[in-house]
Amino acid sequence: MSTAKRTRRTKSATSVARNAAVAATPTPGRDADRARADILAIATEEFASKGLSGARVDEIAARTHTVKRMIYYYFGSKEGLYRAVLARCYESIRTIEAELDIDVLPPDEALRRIVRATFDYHVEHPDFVRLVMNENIHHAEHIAQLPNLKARNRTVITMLRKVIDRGVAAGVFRPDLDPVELHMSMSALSFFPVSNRYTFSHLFGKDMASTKALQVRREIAVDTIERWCRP
Amino acid sequence: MSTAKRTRRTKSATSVARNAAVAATPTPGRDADRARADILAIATEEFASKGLSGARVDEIAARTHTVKRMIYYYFGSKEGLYRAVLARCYESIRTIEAELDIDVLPPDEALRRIVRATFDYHVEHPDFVRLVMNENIHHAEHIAQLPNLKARNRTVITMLRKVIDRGVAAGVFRPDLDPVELHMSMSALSFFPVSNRYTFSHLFGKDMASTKALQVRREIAVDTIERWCRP
Amino acid sequence: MSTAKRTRRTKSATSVARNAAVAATPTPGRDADRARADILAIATEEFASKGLSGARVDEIAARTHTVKRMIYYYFGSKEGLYRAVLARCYESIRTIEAELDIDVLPPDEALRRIVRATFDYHVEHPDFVRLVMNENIHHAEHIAQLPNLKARNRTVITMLRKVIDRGVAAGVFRPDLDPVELHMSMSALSFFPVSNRYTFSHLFGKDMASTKALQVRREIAVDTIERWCRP
Amino acid sequence: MSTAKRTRRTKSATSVARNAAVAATPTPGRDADRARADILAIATEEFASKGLSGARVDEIAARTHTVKRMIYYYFGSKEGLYRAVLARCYESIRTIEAELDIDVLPPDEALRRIVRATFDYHVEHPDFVRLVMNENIHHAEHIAQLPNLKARNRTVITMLRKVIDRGVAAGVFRPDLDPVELHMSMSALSFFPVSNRYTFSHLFGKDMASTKALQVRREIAVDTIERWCRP
DNA sequence: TATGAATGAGCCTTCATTCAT
DNA sequence: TATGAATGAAGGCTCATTCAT
Repeated sequence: MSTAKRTRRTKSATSVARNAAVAATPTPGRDADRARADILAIATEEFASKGLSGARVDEIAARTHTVKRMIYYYFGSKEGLYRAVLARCYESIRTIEAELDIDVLPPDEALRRIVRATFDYHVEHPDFVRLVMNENIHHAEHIAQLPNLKARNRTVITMLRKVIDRGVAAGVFRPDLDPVELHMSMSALSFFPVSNRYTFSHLFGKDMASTKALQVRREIAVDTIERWCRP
Repeated sequence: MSTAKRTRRTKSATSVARNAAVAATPTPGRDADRARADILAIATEEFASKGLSGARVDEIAARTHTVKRMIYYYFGSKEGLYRAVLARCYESIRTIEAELDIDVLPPDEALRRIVRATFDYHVEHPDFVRLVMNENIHHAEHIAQLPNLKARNRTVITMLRKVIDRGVAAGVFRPDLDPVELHMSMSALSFFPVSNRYTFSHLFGKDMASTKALQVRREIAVDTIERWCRP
Repeated sequence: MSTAKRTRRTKSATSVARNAAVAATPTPGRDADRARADILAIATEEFASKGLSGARVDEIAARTHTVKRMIYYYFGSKEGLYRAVLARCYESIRTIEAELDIDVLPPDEALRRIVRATFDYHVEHPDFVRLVMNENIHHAEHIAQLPNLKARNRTVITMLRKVIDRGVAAGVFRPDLDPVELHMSMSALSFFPVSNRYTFSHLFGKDMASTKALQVRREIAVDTIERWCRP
Repeated sequence: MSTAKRTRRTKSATSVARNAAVAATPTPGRDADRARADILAIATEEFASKGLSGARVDEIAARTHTVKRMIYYYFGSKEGLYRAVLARCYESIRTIEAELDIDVLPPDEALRRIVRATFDYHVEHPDFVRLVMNENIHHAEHIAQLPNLKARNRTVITMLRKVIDRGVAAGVFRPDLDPVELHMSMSALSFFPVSNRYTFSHLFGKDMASTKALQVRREIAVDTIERWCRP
């Protein structure tokens, strides 16, 4: 209700802005790209907070600067939109991991940086966490339809493999570490504080979203992984 | 009276079957309890595998031995049913923790037993895991309406507190351990392999549901927690 | 996203091919005529097999060598296209009747030839039959908008009139024959085996589309008309 | 437009009538049967005059005394409703044929009665004719899903077989008559004047729906079949 | 206590068509 | 002449829930 009203106001205001924009930038395609990005951003929020079946196409459209019909024009269906949202999210996490530039660091320090980055990404992208939860509820049937995803995710394993090897050679890590298991432990410790934030906070009376709590948790994650890797 | 008569007319075949059943189980209410339990079991599966908005009242009813109307009769609404499912699930996990009987064990062994039990519970109750995921997607708004839950969950913290104290006294644990953080680490390492089973299996080409993979993960969890607690 | 871009690229590839085609046929307008004919052919099939409202502009366009927009460019609207299809169909049947060259035959033989030609035309043009069915479902509102059609159809009556007159003069036909009624009987016996092919085949377990069945039917039509015309 | 207004008026008038009826007849089920029959009658008209895809569920509902939702409650889908309409139509024609009571008549007179009844049925049930046309446009895919239809239609063939046999024995029919072909000829001559009424009337300037025209046609049908059967 | 019948509200999707170049 | 992008309007259908007994 208040949403509806706000939306309507937003809409008319935007129409004006839009026309102005059109007059200013006659290039076609720009507008389309912006519309697509707009829809994707809103849809990410909606799907993250309500799930695939809980989210409403009408509501996504209402919060957008376009109309509902455009969602179908650009993404084909509600599921198509959901898949696009998913693809965009997974893309960004792996991109960030690739930019860590850890080859120049000593292995133990490299490992700490990776854990911190992993933890931070999850904390800073709760929508991503929720979408992944959703995907698991749906047995990952939608990410299975996204191409290139598997290859992209292999790179993080390769990166960990290299760090492990360097650490073992330097005598700071024990020799029997599996990079996939390592990745899983790191992910578990990073994912859970965000994914289970609400239930945990409620049940144990501790605000998991507070900066303080997250900082503590972050260092626990680093410490936990580090101790596990030591010889 | 007259109501009963009209009803019987409509439902003649079923009435006969029903009366026979009543004759077999003389206790009144038994039938009702069984119907409630039947609905709850089916609903748990449906909500776990499809989420709150993804599950369909019609489908739950269809898989039940009663009719849809009964769901509203017993549980008031779809959300009421969902809350009942949630309550039943949380009840069982804390009950099990209470039965661990760890006070007789030395602290390090007690800790290992707790980790293993926590891990096993999650693996054996994937529906519970999925329901908790769902609750977090919905900001835990439904468990917030369940009474007695918070008190119940405090017991696990008390238990951990005791084990930690014993371990510190014995010199096998470091002195700065927080039982809530410990519980969170244990939970994270137990929850993730089940909650993210599908996406992780897909992305890293490893069947997370296999007995072998779970055994390995279980021991990693134990090892990880143990190393983290050591001085 | 990548899809959209790829599509665009694919399209431009086609544009090149298209321009090449244009270069091969220097006459301007030829291309347009071919495009029109292409659209008409596909549209005939679609309207015939799905009816006016059942056919989809998108689908017609997809099966065409042009794009959807061209249908509107050439025919104005879906109905305009439908009318064009209808006009083309009616044109051809009357043309054929005009080429029968029956004046040189004795009247009874002429009649047989006409019946056979009528029957054959229906069998060979099931799309025409279906379009006429469709028109009747729509109360012939679309052929009513086509000019020249009535005049054209009068010629077949004139032809029958002449044959009847010759037959009556020769004493082989009875004197009270009405050419319009004769045409209707011929049409009915020719139309039905095609128009009701599917329901009749299904209900009476007889494949009405088989060559054998049609040959038998054809001779029954000839025989039936002939017996009806005899004194 | 005028439709909308009439509908609305009808609705409110009926609401009153309905409530009164409910108060007077508490028996449940009666109302439901009436609602079903109401929907079927309106749907028959709509499907007959617009085809399966041309008819609108909203419009059918608007002309009904119930609401759109009921159509789905009773018939499952638009196609389910269409099939129900089809089933009801086919049922009635075969029922009528069964009541002709022709065994007591001499074969030639029996045949005439059958032809007249067939012709009359088509004239009196133009909706049936249009629905059959529609079914043929859709390749009879819907009647194929109706059970019992084929068996029912076999009876008319049996009836014709008996008449033919009696006629041949009496020397009034020729010996090589096939009852299925006979049925087809009868059907063709009865179906066409109704099915092609609009196109034929338009093209040949003759009102095919006039009582006079139909009477003439009816006797032509009788005469044509009779002449075809004679030795 | 128990239940078959009914339903208002709203959901996802599609269609023919036009805009703008 | 030709066309890719955009869209208003409606269409079929489903959902959780209540009515009436």
